Amino acid sequence: MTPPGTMVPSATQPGATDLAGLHHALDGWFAESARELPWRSPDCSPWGILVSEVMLQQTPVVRVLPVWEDWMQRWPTPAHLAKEPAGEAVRHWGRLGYPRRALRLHAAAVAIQEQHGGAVPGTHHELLSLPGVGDYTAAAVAAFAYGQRETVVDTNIRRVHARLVSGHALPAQSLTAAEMRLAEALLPHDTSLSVRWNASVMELGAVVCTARSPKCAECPVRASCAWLAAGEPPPSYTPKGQAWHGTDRQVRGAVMAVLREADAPVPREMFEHAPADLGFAPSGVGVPLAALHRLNSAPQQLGRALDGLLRDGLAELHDGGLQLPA
DNA sequence: GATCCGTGGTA
DNA sequence: TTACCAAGGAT
Repeated sequence: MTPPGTMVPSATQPGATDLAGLHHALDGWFAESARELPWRSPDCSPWGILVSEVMLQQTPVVRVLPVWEDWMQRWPTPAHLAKEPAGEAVRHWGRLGYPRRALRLHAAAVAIQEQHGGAVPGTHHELLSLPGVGDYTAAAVAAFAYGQRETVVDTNIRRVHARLVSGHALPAQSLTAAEMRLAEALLPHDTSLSVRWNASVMELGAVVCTARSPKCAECPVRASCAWLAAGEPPPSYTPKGQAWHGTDRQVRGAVMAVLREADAPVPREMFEHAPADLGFAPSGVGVPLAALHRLNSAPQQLGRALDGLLRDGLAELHDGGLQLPA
């Protein structure tokens, strides 16, 4: 067994891996072929970077781009968003998914305004205290917005480390202490290089070292890859899928689609029974309401979904109807 | 630590 | 078509 705290690439692959060489190779690759994303622009504000990181949680870049652009134009600073009702953040979250993120981003904007003088805080500790900001997002914002040396560990970085260094097809099913130690051991000591290293490993995982059918022929560090050297062994477990059809989540999503389109409280009966004349419904909700009814979910399930949304603060009762939070 | 939380593209 | 998967966080 490798003693804790001493796990370095050279201990795993004696003589096979030159850490500085890896740093240089990925740094060059990133400079040459990284995607140009607006939140990577030198003029992107810390607020823009924070918004992008939250939107990118479990959500692909291509779907984040248009919503991020809309948000930045609409709310260029935390103060702009903090002045709005929380429901506006949810409404303009659109179909990004996990709408609680919009709620928390709004709460984060309020906290930034009230507790940080309107400026996104720059330390990992302060960032971590913001709603919706966990260890990954705090590290990412500290690194990418404030240039700090942070151990950034996301799903892409975990997968690259698993393959490149550990020789596994996939990382462990949950983030382990050993993975954090490895990430720390791999992080360049130079602060500026460490920021680019975090970004480049993440980019490699997103574009080349993908979960399914990785493009190893295009990989700038394939010669050092422990997984390739081992003959691409298969994963030691089969990932369990995320159920969707027939779940409460599906019903919640359909209800949220109705609320986003509504310009007035939607009577609760409208969620349970298709009104003979949708003219009685708030304008615009006809299509999402029909989609909800098409699910034909049991009254008990619909009840659970509505209660859950109220409990989570994604919906509120007004005049006997549901609407986005004020 | 396991579970819950949206949505849509892709193999 | 079904199932996997995507820059996680909160409980």
